Amino acid sequence: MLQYDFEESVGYWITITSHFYQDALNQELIPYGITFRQFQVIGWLVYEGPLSQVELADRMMIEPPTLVRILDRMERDQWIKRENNLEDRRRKVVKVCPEAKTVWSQMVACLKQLRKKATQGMSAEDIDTLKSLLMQVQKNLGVNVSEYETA
Amino acid sequence: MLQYDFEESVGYWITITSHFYQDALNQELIPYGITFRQFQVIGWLVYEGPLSQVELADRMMIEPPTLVRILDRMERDQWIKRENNLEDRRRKVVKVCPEAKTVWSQMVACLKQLRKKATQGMSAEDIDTLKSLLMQVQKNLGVNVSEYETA
DNA sequence: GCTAATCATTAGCCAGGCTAATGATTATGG
DNA sequence: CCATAATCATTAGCCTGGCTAATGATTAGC
Repeated sequence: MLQYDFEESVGYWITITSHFYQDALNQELIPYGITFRQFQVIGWLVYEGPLSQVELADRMMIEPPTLVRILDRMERDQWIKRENNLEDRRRKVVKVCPEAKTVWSQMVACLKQLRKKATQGMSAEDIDTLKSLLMQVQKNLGVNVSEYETA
Repeated sequence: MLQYDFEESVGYWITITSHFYQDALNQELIPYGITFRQFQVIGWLVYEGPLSQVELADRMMIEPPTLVRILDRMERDQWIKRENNLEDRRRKVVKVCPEAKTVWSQMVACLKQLRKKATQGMSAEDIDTLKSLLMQVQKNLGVNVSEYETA
């Protein structure tokens, strides 16, 4: 009764696999002296261009006060800078420092290498299948189970 | 050159999905006033029986000093107790408190519910496929890519 | 029996997560 | 047009969890 069959749980597989992936990614990031969250900040800014802090916090799915200190550390280490927005003086716009962009492209190369490693021996169909199954799980978790049960 | 196609990366899908799963699980755990790590401790102890701290740290893939404080908090909250091992007086054996077991079985029920929710609309084959693909990724990440490339 | 390894712990550091409250600014409704 | 409400970044204050290095007690092994 007490026992829970972890090894038969999707959650368990996903969690463990993600853990492995995180560890591998962190290993790649260590040489750059950057954390996963900092990496994410740069990624979003490169991807979407300069953003305000609320916008960035929203995309990272964290609270603004949490972001503040992440950005403090990144500003200290010259990865990003905060600029006052002239139209709306409450806002600050976060931008990636030019030097960070060079490092970013190196990190992208590492990422692609890691992705290649992770999907070794898998066909394009396998990868597609994996993606769609994970998407399904994500979608399932986003909705309320009761809505499904009554349907 | 700078852009990285996140939306085409296995790592991204796995990370995000795991994040959703973690959030959902944490929501379930909040009513019990328990964190994910604490949940894991109880899980391992229920699963394997009493363990020493090195053994437990090993299974949780964290360093012993990290575990010490997790256990401190759990002992404070009456989830576990540490008992001296008479055969080897350096060791302490970690045991789940009897009252925690009741709560554990409730949490197991929540977990199963969550699993059901996560796999809504998926066939047994789908789930099997997902498992084996994730296992493949795990295996790939555990080995060195160069070993594969030369093969 | 002495040295080396092992176990739990402490000290001291850091990242990252939250809520509540604050000050500055902008939006809005009357 | 002005007062009130909302918004944005920040601070304060708290917590969990991660690490390494060092310590003290004990056991293992030569």
